[in-house]
Amino acid sequence: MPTTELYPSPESGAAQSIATGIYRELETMIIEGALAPGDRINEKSFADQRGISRGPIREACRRLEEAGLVEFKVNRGFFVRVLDLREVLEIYDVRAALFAHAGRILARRITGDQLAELTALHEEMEAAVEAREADSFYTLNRRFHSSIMAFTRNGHLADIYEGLDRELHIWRKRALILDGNVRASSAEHGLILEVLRNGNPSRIAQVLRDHSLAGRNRLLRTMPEQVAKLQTDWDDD
Amino acid sequence: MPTTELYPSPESGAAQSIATGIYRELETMIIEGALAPGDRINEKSFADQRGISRGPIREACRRLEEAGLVEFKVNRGFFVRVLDLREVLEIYDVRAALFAHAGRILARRITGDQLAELTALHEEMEAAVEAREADSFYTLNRRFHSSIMAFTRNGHLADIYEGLDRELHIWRKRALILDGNVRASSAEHGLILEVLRNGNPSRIAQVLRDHSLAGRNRLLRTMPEQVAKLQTDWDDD
DNA sequence: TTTCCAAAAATTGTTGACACTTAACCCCGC
DNA sequence: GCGGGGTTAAGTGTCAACAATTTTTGGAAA
Repeated sequence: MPTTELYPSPESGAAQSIATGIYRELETMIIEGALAPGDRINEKSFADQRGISRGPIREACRRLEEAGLVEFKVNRGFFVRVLDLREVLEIYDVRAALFAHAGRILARRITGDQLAELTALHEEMEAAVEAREADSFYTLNRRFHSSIMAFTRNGHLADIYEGLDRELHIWRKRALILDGNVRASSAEHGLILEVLRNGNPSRIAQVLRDHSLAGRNRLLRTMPEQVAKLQTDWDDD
Repeated sequence: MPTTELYPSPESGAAQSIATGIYRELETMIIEGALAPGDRINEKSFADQRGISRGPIREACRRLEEAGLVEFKVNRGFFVRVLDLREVLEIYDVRAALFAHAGRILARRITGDQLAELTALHEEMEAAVEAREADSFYTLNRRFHSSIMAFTRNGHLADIYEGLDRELHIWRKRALILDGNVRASSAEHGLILEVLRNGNPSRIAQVLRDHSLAGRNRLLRTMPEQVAKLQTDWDDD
């Protein structure tokens, strides 16, 4: 074991600033729920716990601020962002459009290997459904989606989708925890694979879009009270 | 006049951290071209010039990093991001999809007032075209686009679109500077208004998408040499 | 001249300190 | 008990200093 290092040593491979590490740590804590929406990120205690100063922590928080995971209030600090239902619907809406767009790209770009990869993931998910392993399904599901986005070979598209997913993370987990929901979601994946093999662009786009919106609707059904409170005119088209 | 203040005084209205101000300043400098792609942001001289310390500057740069306007290299600092043509095409692709999506939303949501607002902007742009005021056209054009996105009432959609626009800014300005380009662009705006009044969702989406891609193609024509260098398989659908 | 290398200068990475603001506490009068 | 109001504690905002790294410089050798 190396002696305590002031900076990450060149040979240790890391070669990154503390801020980057803290960024990842905070991101994970927010996504995993260790930090709940509304929580303040206490710079001082966070720094003291890790034996570092507040500078890098503030830098990490600024990045999270721009990513929309954290909110900054002058003289009060950084708070884990609270998403109201209205914003959740907004995000799902954009997300569905991007997923559909990915479908149109994939219609003329997806390879046999990629289809095989998705099929394998789908089979693992089916197994997870049968075994009632919701967490495992959730992880595989993320990989399924992010693989699809990666196959578009449009890094910006994939990044933006990933960013939206990250903002939704806590809520989506809640929606997928119900057994009936994972079952329905998995069935939709089967349909996605089917149309991807077929190759009709508009049909693929439609199926991917429907899958996104179905996910949104599954989430909404877990929270009828918030939905009732929302008197806007969103609908499915 | 207040004496020199260590912090922005509460009554001065600003009530924001220095980092936020620097963020805006750097953003503007990058967009306006005062900082060119590849330039390093010299923390020390930037801080000294403004009589502040490097902390807030680094915080601002971290936000710009997450926004994709700046790139961070360990021990070397922050550099204005260099977009290669490949990335420009990626961004245009996503941007067009989002613009089309906005069109589908507006098909059932746009109001008479909003149409009037867009029409007014269009007329100003037509005047700018005749007067050969490229800069003025460029500004109005941005307002035209961002108004359309704002009318969707989806803040995330508008923000993401804005972010992509910001990344493209320098390149787009280059494309629009040519007289023929502003003329074509303005004509397309006329068509957009026409279909928005009509209200057919798919048609609107298609026209908005075409306008985005036409802008992309206008840009490509200003740089035939880079296009030739790019041996990938992007096309128009 | 060109290339290489070491010393110097410039710049980044991080810290600890202090000014300032907000939040918590406690005591008092009711 | 239970609101005010002032005092204390906690936490943020910024800075200046120093360690570590990168870049520049200025020769010396080929």
